[in-house]
Amino acid sequence: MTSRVTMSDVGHAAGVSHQTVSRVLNEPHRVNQETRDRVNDAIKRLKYHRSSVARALAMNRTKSIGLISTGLALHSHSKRMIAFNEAARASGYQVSMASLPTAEREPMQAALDVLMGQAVEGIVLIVADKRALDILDSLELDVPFVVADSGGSTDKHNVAIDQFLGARMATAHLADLGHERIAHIAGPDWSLDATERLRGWRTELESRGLPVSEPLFGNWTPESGYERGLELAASGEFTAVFAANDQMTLGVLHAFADRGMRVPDDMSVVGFDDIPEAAHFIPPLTTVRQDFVQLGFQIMSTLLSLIEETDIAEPVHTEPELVVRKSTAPRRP
Amino acid sequence: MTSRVTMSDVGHAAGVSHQTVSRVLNEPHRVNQETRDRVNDAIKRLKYHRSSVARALAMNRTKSIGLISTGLALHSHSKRMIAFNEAARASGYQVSMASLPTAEREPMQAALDVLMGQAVEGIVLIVADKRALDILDSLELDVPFVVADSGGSTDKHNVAIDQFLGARMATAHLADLGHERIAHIAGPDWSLDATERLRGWRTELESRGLPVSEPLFGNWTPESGYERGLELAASGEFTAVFAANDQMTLGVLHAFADRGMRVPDDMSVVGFDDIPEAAHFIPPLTTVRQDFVQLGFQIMSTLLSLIEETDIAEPVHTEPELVVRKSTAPRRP
DNA sequence: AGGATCGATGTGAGCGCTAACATTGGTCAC
DNA sequence: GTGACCAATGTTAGCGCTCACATCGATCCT
Repeated sequence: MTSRVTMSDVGHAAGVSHQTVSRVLNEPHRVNQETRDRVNDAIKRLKYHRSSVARALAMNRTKSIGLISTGLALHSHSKRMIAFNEAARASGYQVSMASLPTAEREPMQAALDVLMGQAVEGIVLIVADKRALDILDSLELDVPFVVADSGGSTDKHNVAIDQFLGARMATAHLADLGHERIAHIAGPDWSLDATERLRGWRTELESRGLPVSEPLFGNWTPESGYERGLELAASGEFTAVFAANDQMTLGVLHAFADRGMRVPDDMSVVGFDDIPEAAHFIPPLTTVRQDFVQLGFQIMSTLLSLIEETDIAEPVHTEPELVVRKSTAPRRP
Repeated sequence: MTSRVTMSDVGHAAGVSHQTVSRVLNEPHRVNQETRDRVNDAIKRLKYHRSSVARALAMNRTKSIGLISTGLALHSHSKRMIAFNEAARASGYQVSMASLPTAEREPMQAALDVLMGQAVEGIVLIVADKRALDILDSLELDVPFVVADSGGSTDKHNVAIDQFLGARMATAHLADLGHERIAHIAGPDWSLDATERLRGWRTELESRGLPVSEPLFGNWTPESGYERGLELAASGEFTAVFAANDQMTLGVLHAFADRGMRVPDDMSVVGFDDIPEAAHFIPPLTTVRQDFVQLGFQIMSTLLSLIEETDIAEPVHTEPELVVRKSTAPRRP
């Protein structure tokens, strides 16, 4: 390990003081052009990298934010994470990440402690788990945090794509095609997203006076979708189904294929997420697309306004988009 | 923001020096039981949190490692990332992450600069792009780094699941079923993983004296798989196909379905990755599974041995596993 | 008894940076 | 010409911690 090149070293090499080097880095306009060039040259020559650790200590600012997430296997989670990460980088923030297997209290607590020790300036939670919010509540952290989830709770800052609306759009699409018995395969009940999607489905049906059946619950996995799909096929009660994510929908499609049901002829199917695979399901899936890139930037800007106390950010909800493919068709008479 | 509670504050409250507080935290056994209790009490009372920033500056150790990745949309990449993240956390390391859209020089350079400034103790690259390695080479970073990729280059530390072997297994499976004309849909040519898988397919065919056709190239997406699938269906030359990842394979399946080809009756298909969806493709996909969790730990332990210079770590290759489902069948006479 | 040893604690310096103030030399106005 | 001013740079003091060393009794050995 070569010992670190410091500002003084650079200053020495350029024949100036360390403070001038600091100025070149922080407020270049306050330094003479010629000096600046000399310093920049020395920086390059010595391969100087400013220590952001020392900087953080001196300024009491780390320009880093903590990210806690669970269930990254979920397409929507990993998308959110990636999008946020890029947004943060674009804003000059560094993200320190903790991916946990589950939203248990202990690991969350521990992760948060580490992050706080790192003096992150904000925390983003990509954890679609109601429990996580309770834990967060009880922790009284004193940095701003944003929950990247469709929220029920209004006392927190959350940024999300409007899951409720998306679910209504999906359900409306089926209803518009003439379907009246529309089943729903929901996500796990601890998931906020799942709750919102369920609510959207129910609300849309009610607003049209269509019968609301008991929803079936899955756990986001294709397996659970397959099982619920078999049940659905057996019941024979429905002509359409809206499943709360594309992975479960794949399982549903599989189950229907196994039972000899044709989609969309015998049954219309809508998913949620528009994962890259969805366009190539058999048949290609009608689903609800979310713009995660935009979401990432919104999370970041909300967090920024919180950190800089410019403004109390309002909950932001962007609109999802229905992508119609081949898994839905008008109800046969 | 309340001003920070420091070690001296705690020391003062407990009637000892700041150094004793430090000792209580770092080497408790060297402090008198009674004093220790008093200090711990004060810590609790004042809600003291040690500043890991100051600590890092004093010790010149951050216990953090940088992660650079691109193409996180790819299942295998995001899996590697998650697995590594959890492994790092288990080893008491914090991971600072930079997810880039592409492996261009500029952004890579920038990300690396930031990471180096953060004084990370190591770098992990989850970038399956040959170009990335060249860039890395030209950068001469002076912290250890590990490339989480099947490597060609022996001068770098890389940890990977043996893609070559996996591809051979997939191909051998098809050959064992009696197939002789076995096509390959490869990943993009800049991808190391793709190159290894292609090599595995070719090697296996050659070792059995089977004809090696010109491989088709996709870009990992279902769309590209669909297109190559249509070409394959049109050619009518093959009875089996091995595609370099499951997403492309889904497209292939879709194309075959569109052309009225039945899998596995008319054509056997094998994928690679075993994404969660694979078990519910229609038909359920025979594919090659990789144990990413183990991989994550291996990356971490390789990195650790590099950081601590305990040992020059050998390239590690773990074995993948063939998962036989319903997309492959014996060749019909 | 005198020094060697040891456990328990304190002291001071320094990690690499920034912030605040000090210094220098030139320009301008009267 | 003298003071006021300003732009460009230097000097000094921390930020909160750890490390190396100093101190100080008490214990032990010969």
